[in-house]
Amino acid sequence: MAQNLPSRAENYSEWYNALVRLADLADHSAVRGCMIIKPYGYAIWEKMQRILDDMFKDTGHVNAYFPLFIPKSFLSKEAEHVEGFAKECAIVTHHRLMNDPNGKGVVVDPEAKLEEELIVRPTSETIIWHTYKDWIQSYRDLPLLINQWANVVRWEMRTRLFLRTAEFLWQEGHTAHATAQEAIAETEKMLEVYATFAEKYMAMPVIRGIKTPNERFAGAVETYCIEALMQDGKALQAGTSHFLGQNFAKAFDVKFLNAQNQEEYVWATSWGVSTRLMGALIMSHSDDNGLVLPPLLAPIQVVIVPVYKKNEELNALSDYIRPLVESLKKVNISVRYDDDDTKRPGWKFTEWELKGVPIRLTIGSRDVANNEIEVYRRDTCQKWMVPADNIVAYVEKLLVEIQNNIYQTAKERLDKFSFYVDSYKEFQEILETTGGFIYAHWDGSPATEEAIKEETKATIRCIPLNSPEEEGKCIYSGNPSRKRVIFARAY
RNA sequence: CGAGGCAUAGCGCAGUCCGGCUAGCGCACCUGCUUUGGGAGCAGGGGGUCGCAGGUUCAAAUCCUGCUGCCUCGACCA
Repeated sequence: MAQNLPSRAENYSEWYNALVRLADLADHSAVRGCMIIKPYGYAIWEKMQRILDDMFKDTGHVNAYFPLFIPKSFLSKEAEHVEGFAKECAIVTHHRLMNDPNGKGVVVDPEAKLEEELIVRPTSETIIWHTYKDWIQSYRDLPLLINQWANVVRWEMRTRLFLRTAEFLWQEGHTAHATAQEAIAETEKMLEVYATFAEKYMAMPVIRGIKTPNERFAGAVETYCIEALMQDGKALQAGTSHFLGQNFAKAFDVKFLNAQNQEEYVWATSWGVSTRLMGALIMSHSDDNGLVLPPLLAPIQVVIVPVYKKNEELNALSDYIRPLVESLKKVNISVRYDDDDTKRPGWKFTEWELKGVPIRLTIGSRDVANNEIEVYRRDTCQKWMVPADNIVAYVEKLLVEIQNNIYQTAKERLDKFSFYVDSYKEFQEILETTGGFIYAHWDGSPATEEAIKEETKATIRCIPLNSPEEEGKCIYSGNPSRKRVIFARAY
C-alpha cells in the first residue's frame, strides 16, 4: 500500500520519520534541529491549540504575550532554574551585521556588541515573574491566571521531528496565588485539563503522576505529568504542570499584602504542552499504512472520492456529491471532495490513508444508481456499502465510534504493556523484550534511580497519583518501599 | 562532543574506487491519446553552475587540500 513507508516492526524509528514526511506533517529545515511544520501538520496543531485554548479560558485563564528575549541576568536569579537550562540556551550577543571586509557576504559587526547579552527563552518563568512583581501588590490582584502561546528554543544535541526540536511551539501557563493550597489546586487542575485533552481529543490514554526529584522541572517544588505509552513500548511525557512554591516569587521579589495587611511571597504554578503532542498523536494510533487520526483532531474528517470514466460522468457525480458535501458541512463535519482529475481513485485511496483521514466515502455512477455509498474507516481499514439516504447521520455516528475505538485500542495496549514486577531480573527482561510501563517498588533514593538508569536506560516516569499504598521491597536495593512507581524507557 | 553516513533535476538514487566524448535512471512535471471501483499505459517533451572554495591535469561529479550543511546512532533533555 504505502510503498515508501517502512513497517513499524522493521524499524520503528524509520517508520516514524518517514511517516512524518510522507503524511506531509513536517520537514527538516536548513537549520539544524529546527523543523518546518507543513500546512497539514500545522492544521492538526491548530486544532489542538483551539481546543486547549478553550479549555484554558473555561478554567479562568487569559492569554498574553511576553518577549522572545530574556536578559541573561534574569536566568540566574533562580539557582536551580539556571542550573537546568544554562546548558541549552541560544544567546544573542550582537545586534548588527556588516559587509565582510574580505568581500564574502556579511559578518557580525564587532562594534555592535550588546551590553547585556540576551538569551532566547527556553521557557518564560524569569521574564514573567520579573513582570509579575509590578502587577501584584495585594491579595486582590490574585489569583493571576495567564497563559501564552509561544515558541521556545532549547539547544538540544539530538533532535527528532516533533519529539525533540531545537525550536518548538507550545503554550505556557503562569499563575500566581495567595496560598500554597490554591497553587497546588491549580497545578492539579491543569494536569487534569491536559489528561482530559489527551484522552478525549487525542484518544490517548495517559497516566497522571508526579515526577521524582531527579526528573522535576528546574525550579519547581513538585512536577506533575501525564505519561503516555507509544507503540514501541517507550514512554512519552505528554504534558507537565508544576507547583513552583515561592521559588520564583523569592527570586524576583514578588510579594503581596494579605487581608491582614501582612506581606507574603506569592505562590506560583506553570504548565505546558508542546508540539511534542504531535509526535505522541502520530505514535499512538498510526499503522503501517500511514497516519491514523482521531476524528476530533483530524483536519479532514471525511474525504469523498468519485469514481468515473468520462468527464461528463464526473460532472454528474459532482452534482450528486456537492449537496452531500454541504449537508456534511452543516453538521460541522470537515469534508474534502477530492475531484482532482489528474489522480486516479487508487492513488487517492492510498494517499488519504497515509494522511489518516478517518472516513472515506467512495461514490461512482453505479452507487448513485443503487442509491448507496461505499464507506471506508481508516482505523480498522474496513469498507462496506451503506444506503445513501441517511448518510450524514451515519457518518456522524461513525466518527464518534472511530474516536472511541481508537481510544479503546490504545487503552488496551496500555493495559497489556503495563507490568507489575518484583524482581530486577524480570524488570530487565521486560525492558529488553516488550518494553512498556513497569510498576515496581523503589526505595525513594535518587542514587538507586540513577543506578537503574545507568544499567537499563529506564527512568522513573512518574509516581502515579492513584497508586495504592503497598508494602514492598525496592527491586534494586531491597530496601523497604511503600509505593510502586512507573519505570520505562522514554523519548 | 564522540562514531558513522550523506550532499548530483522538485523528490529518491546510480555514476566517484579506476579522470575522458552529450552526466544517467525512477518518481514527479508538461503535451497528446487510451484509461479511471486499491498508487494506470504508450508516445513525445522540459528541467543540472554535480554542497562551497582552492589545487592537480590537455581534461574533474570522479584525484588532493580546506570548509560548510544535513541525517542516523550514542552521551544531555520537554
